[in-house]
Amino acid sequence: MRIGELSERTNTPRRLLRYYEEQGLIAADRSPNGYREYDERFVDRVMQIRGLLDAGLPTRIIKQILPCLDKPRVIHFPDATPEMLATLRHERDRMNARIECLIRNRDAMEEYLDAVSGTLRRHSV
Amino acid sequence: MRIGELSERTNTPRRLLRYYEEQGLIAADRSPNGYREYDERFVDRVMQIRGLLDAGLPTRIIKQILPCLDKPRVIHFPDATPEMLATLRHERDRMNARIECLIRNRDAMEEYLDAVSGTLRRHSV
DNA sequence: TCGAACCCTCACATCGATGTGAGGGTCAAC
DNA sequence: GTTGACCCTCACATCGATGTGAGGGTTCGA
Repeated sequence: MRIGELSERTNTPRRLLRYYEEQGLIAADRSPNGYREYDERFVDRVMQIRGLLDAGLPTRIIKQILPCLDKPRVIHFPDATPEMLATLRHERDRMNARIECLIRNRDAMEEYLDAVSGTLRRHSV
Repeated sequence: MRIGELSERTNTPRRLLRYYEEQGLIAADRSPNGYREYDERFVDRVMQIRGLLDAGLPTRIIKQILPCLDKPRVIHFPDATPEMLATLRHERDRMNARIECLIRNRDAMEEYLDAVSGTLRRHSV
């Protein structure tokens, strides 16, 4: 598929798809005429990237961890340098901190929503 | 305490503490001489703000949800308008999406780290 | 063959979160 | 009463993610 379709299917402006490519997050083939050519796998890939960006990770980090998240990842074992593993562990820890923070605050919001709806019910009955 | 101490204890540049105040996330008292004056509760508050910012929430949203997260929150019931509750639910959903995305990717990283360390062990034995 | 709907590459603009520093007050200790 | 370590308020700079559009090629159907 070309960039327009990928853009629609991932709900992502073309501008950003080109930007992600420029940042090295995705690598599209080119048709003879120069158009970018994508296959199905890019749909998930782009959504994953967007999710991570939305969760606060910068493209620089996403670029580093993306290769480890591919499904048949056995192929990538050899290129695991010690520094890279350290980075990976460090980012995992940061993600855990983020997750904990989000869960704590989500639970507090939930609690608040529950309390308010309880109050409303009590008031309206 | 004054801004310098809060800055050290939260590991946050003074500049940002002033910025958070400007954005309406915290409201410091002022000493007669104009210095900002903080009490203990600001330490947690600032760390919570930083966590949420790091997790990808903009100050505008943080400002909206912070009041609901205070501990003796009973006081805040009356100001819960329907639009505000809708916003809150919407943000909770977004946070859930973020959490799921982070957990998925963290698990994949963990899996990769496990696999690599397993390989190394196998290779080194 | 013309126009619509794609695509391309720049390049400049915006926006939010930060960095940095100038210019200037407060206050305690020496 | 001067010095050093605080604090203040601007205000401009930077950085990453994104918006927008100019200028121009490709493809395809009317």
